[in-house]
Amino acid sequence: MMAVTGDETETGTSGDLTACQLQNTGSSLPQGGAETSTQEFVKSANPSQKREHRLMKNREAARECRRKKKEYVKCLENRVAVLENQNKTLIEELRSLKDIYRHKVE
DNA sequence: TCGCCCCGGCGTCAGAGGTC
DNA sequence: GACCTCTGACGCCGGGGCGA
Repeated sequence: MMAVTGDETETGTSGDLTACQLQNTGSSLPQGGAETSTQEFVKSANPSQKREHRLMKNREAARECRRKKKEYVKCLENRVAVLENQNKTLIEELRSLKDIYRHKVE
């Protein structure tokens, strides 16, 4: 499902910090190119049909937009969890290194 | 049980930004 | 400039939790 696995703790600190980007998934129709049936419909439709069509497209776009946003937030939450784990591990490592250093100095 | 509040999802509108 | 997609903002609705 998501790219963030949640079990990267010590390595790969900079690896996928660019994850969780909101991006176009390519699910929308291409805007250029050959004439689509949609475009043909829009050309021949009356104003109220055009409005219905526009509302329907926007309805679907809003649904998709919300789905992507939820996915993005979930991805961010996963990253937070991963980074918190990394942070804990690093703090622990630092503590033990300090300990070792102190024993050597004494 | 009822009224209230909160939350999540939905549809719609408006506006920004891209493409032709 | 016309048309398109995407997304923030707004209001509405249904469901669940909670106190009276």
